[in-house]
Amino acid sequence: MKKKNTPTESELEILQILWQNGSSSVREVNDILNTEREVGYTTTLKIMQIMNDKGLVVRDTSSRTHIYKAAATEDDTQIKLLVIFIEKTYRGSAMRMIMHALGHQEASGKEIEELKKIIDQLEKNNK
Amino acid sequence: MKKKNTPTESELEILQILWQNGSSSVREVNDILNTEREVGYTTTLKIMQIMNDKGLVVRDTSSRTHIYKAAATEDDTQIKLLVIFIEKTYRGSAMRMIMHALGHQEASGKEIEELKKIIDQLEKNNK
DNA sequence: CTTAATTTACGAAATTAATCGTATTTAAAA
DNA sequence: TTTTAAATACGATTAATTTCGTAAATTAAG
Repeated sequence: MKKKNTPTESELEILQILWQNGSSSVREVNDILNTEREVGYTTTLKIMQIMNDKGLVVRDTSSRTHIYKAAATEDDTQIKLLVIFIEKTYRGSAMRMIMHALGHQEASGKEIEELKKIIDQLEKNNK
Repeated sequence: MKKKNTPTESELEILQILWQNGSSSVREVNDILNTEREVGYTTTLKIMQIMNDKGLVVRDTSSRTHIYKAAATEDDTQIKLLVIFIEKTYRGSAMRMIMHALGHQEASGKEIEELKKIIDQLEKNNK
């Protein structure tokens, strides 16, 4: 049986807070959310409980204030969502998506170096 | 006043059929959808009517069978969705997303040449 | 002209996500 | 110990999307 571990939009927002802040209570997450927009405490609580049911977060319930942390890394989650996005929006063509992204992108010298390195690597795999 | 012309998932699926098949009737779109999965005719009709209301498609109603076509190009739509995706999933960091995509990608010699060309261009803009 | 087939229009049910109110529990403070 | 404050649990509401049933309109066939 497979679980469809993909976060919804507000779940992703909460995951990002957990990745940036480390393990946090509902109160802490809700406070950070409220620096951007108004969200009720119980709304945040409810979403985090659902995320726990889905396995998107794990929580420590040993003390009264439960502490939540993201179950997967940001990288892994981003890659999972990226694959889905490419499938749906680019009909599976990652290269086409990459071209679009590069075409609309400024890049620093350092970033360009890194890109060149990755492309060299691709070239080697291709030969 | 700006309209938030971003297609939902099933709307995008229909747009892709219109981009690939050119202007089509509801019947034609529904037949193609049904090669993949079962969808009722009125379901497809309803979504296409909503798409018309949103301005995602334009239609010719001069004959009994209305003919629909996509209002925007596939490229423009993909780029619009890509920008939103990068913002939400990569907190605005397109480069990070590109690195992920390249890292999980095979590329043909031709594609690699194209990538190099784009990167040379980026380098020039950067100097 | 009448019937049958196909299409559009309309509205409502079903689903999923997001929101929050209220009740209950827990632990610290008085 | 009693009260108060803060947290969790639970259920209900709202909103957006997807789904489809039924009715009305249009065209083609008999």
